[in-house]
Amino acid sequence: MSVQERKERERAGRERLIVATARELAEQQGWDAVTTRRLAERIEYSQPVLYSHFRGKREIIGAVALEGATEMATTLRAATSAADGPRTRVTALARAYLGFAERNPAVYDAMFQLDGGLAFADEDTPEPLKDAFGALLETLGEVAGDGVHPGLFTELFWAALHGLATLTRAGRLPSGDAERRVELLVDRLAML
Amino acid sequence: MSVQERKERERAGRERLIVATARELAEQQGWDAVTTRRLAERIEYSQPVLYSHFRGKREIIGAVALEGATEMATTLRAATSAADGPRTRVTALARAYLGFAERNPAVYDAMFQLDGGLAFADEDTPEPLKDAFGALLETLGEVAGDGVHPGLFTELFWAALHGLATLTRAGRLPSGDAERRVELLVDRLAML
DNA sequence: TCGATTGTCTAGCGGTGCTAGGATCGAATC
DNA sequence: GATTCGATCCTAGCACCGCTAGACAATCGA
Repeated sequence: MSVQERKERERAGRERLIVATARELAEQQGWDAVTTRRLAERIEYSQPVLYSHFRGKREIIGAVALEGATEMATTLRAATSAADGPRTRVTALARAYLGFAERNPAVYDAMFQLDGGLAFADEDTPEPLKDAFGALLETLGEVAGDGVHPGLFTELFWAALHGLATLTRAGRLPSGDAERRVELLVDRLAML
Repeated sequence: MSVQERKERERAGRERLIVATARELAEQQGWDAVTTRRLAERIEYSQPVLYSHFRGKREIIGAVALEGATEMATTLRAATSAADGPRTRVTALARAYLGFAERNPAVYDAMFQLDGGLAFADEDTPEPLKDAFGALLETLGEVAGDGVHPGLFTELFWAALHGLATLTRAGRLPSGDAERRVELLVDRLAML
């Protein structure tokens, strides 16, 4: 029995290696460079091994996305818990969100830009994604304002953050004014 | 001389055909289905002909994006000019923007999600893109509020719209509440 | 020790974007 | 009108992609 357990441990370890390597490669050279051949070479196995862990490249992207969602939730909660007062908290949340997207562009892409085969806004949405949204909701729900549904408000605020993150990174928005846009966003959207 | 002119006309016509066909194919089956082979087959020429008009697939996407930007600018101006009063105008603008993105998902992707090799937020940004932003600025500039730079405000509002458009279409936001999110966005961001 | 099972690899399929080089066609010249 | 010659277009092929069938070796249970 212990032999089987060891094998399962090794297998799980290799799966983590695949996901970590895919993420690393994507952050270094972009997702276009993450081909099954290169990925296989980096983990020092042949290509078909990848398919014994994942159905295909899409699922690998999905795995990176889930890992990213867990990290993002942690990052957001850490940022908000260190702030007191609604306004400071919301600003810290927004900065943390945009900072995460900027520091982990490939992970952010896996979560929101690429097709990782994940369900969203659905009952069978994976837990890490629901939790990341939950982290937003915890802080934003209390500044939604009277008569405004907290979930709806969070969705809008999130969309604004997402727009800022993607447009800034794609070079569509000048990056110098990022901080001023955040302040304006918090000032206007949040009811303080 | 007239022979040469005829040839140039034919050449220009074929170039328009390529762009229109690429757009059509992308709207019908998604950008993944727009391969150089399929595109060549549809226009009834061989693959290399595409490369005598464009450097590569990226430039074709870019051409669709520019065409889309011109259309979007027209759409936005038409929507706002039919509305009187700042509030009505801003709401009409937001609805028109999201409607355009919903009706032309492939074109919207070409403009903002895919790499069309276009410059942004730059001095050598193509005119149609600057003009589309200008169409936003015309309406949004007058509701930026005192002491807020109109351009900065427009960037923020645009980012929010972009976030709503992309997250909604990717299934990340429930599409039923779209209208309520627009109203909340206008209520909060615009200074009326 | 031997058969069965599991795990991994080599090789290859049909597809991609892109290009070199030859064929063809039409315009200009004699 | 025949002939040259340059522009135009196509066939064929490159290297790479995601993915998989089938051979092979290592390991396990009897």
